[in-house]
Amino acid sequence: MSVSIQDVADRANVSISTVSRVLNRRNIVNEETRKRVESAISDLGYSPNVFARGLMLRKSHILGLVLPDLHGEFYSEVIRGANLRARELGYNLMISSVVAKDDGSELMAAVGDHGLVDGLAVMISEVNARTRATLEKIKIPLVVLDGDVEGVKHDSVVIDQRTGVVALLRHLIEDCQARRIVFVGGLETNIDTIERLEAYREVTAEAGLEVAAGDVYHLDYEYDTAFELGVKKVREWARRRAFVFAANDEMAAGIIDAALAAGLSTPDDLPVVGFDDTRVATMTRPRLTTVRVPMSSMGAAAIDLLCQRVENPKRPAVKLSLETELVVRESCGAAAVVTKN
Amino acid sequence: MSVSIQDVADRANVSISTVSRVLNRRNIVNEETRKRVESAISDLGYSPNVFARGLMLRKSHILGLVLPDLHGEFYSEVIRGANLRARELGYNLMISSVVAKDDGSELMAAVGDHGLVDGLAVMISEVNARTRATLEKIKIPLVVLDGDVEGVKHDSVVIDQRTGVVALLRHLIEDCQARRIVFVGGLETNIDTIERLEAYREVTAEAGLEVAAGDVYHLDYEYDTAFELGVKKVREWARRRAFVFAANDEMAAGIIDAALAAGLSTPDDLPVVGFDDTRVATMTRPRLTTVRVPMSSMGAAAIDLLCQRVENPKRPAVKLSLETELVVRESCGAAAVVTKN
DNA sequence: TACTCCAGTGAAAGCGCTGTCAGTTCTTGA
DNA sequence: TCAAGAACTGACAGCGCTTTCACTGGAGTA
Repeated sequence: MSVSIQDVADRANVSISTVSRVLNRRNIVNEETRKRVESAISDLGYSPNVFARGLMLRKSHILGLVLPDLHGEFYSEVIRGANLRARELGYNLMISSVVAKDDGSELMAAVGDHGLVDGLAVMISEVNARTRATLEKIKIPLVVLDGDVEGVKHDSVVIDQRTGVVALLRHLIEDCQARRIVFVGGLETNIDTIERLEAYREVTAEAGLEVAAGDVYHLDYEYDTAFELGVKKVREWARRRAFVFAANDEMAAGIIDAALAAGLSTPDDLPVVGFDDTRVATMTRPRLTTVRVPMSSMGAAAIDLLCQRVENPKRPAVKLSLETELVVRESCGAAAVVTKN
Repeated sequence: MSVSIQDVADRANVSISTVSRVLNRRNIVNEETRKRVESAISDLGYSPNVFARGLMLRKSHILGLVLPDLHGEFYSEVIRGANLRARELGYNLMISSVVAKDDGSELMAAVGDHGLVDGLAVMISEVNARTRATLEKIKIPLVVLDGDVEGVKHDSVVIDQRTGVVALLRHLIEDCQARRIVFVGGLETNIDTIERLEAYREVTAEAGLEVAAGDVYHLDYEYDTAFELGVKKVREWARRRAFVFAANDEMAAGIIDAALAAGLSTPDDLPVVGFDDTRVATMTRPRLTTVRVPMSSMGAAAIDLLCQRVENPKRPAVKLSLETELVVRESCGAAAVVTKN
């Protein structure tokens, strides 16, 4: 079938041990012998069988990346960053998504189990008992993206959302004279929403802003639902001179459009800001003031940590925090820093 | 270390052969024995070692997907479709991108070589001598996405762009009274651009429309460059009552914005249509009339073909053509079919 | 000269699995 | 009662590789 180490050995008149040695650059092989072997290898176009190698070495050089959903720019950028870095480091990337409403155990197992991958980077949007249980079973190097799972040993890469939210809201309060800020987030169980909401409460409290009972909404990060909510609420919000802080750009876009549909304009009647700085942030008119989240860096960082851990399993657990950046455009009403489209 | 087939055999008081048999559901194993083995398996949490298995079977159950670039919604949707289908079929998906200006040989080899993957789905935006040479070396099942490489045996999944372009342009000509249509495409070597341009020439010729020498532009599929071109050209186009057919939505958006910046409005002064029906198509104002390309279906179809070929290598080569769909919104000036945002 | 040492090499033992082949019972029919 | 299957099961030979261990011959040492 394919050319094996034995074929190379035969052609170079050495034993397979020697071929293996030149392959692994371990013990010193005689200069001359090595050259003979190397030319045999290239003549035959030989490359070692991954399975045989994996069987011996217990290493596949494959890293797994599990995402909650492959939809949207956010995930696609994470994949992109991860893929690039993995390749730089000589690893292959295996990707898997966890279907939204599945608890993910099975799929996680599909990638993480049976020793195929050397390490696993997992992004979980919602930590519940079942996901925790699944993660606990993983015995290979694990990096958790954008979250932290208690009781499970792992490295993690998080986004410093707090700082981003703080910068964003301070900008609204200090530079745009916001006196009331409405929060439109994702599901209450969503990890990002939780963090962003928490920071929102801190900042508003600290600044002495009133947050009425109805000022916090939980949607699903989609344009459509935000638009629908907007249709019902924009007039009221505008009347109360509220600013809208949407927990992602899609929802911010939905609300801007709802305002427009109601004959209101952003930012004059209803300033709106988003989060993530995805493609839509520059597609809305006015363009969104938002917080840039280093999506692809996140993927890359996860792979970095994973490799380090794979190659040095005893390194203590690391938690890497990635900085965000406030991007001021026009939707907040005070364009200070205008970035290029 | 990990639990092996031997451990299961010991615990169930059988030989490893029997365990292997129950695993592979081949020869009939005694009912009672089978149960004993099965409970031993679940007690021990055993799952067969992929490497050992791959070594014997010459099958990894891993499929490779190579894309020209992981950027953008188009690719991310392809990945999504492929991933979902692969999982449904019990395969794992390994992803790799080919860095834009690299010839791709190395990366393609990285995934396709050394027998790691059972099959390879490749999307190449530009077929040149080097990529062809690389593809010729691939001896495993191969599916080419959105293209066809002569002299290489492979299945392929293509998008029926011609029909899409025809429907789109006919709509402009017949329903919107277009008498002049400007074409803004990607690079001249880009495979999609070539096809779309060809169809464009056919339709305009057939309808007796004049295509001036300067009416065909080659950009790079990006918003920015289209915007720049638009800044220079929109007035002239508007004066000549031209319609703009941009070969993707991003460029269409760039041109609409350029028109707006020049004080012109779409569709009144300058109708613009796009292609792909990505997220931006509904973010522009007016929203884009465009052609929906079944991106995730493309990924799924590729995986389908790949599996079929992996499981039945002698099946004759197949070329699957995916239908596109005209989506009429407002940017063309004649909203007939208005789809939901 | 006899000894140790060492660089360089080969033989062979697995890694965990599948698949072939050869038993070993247990039926069954004559 | 016995041959001939049928129904199961186990022993074992690899798959292609790494790695240990043993061996060789020549250099260094006493």
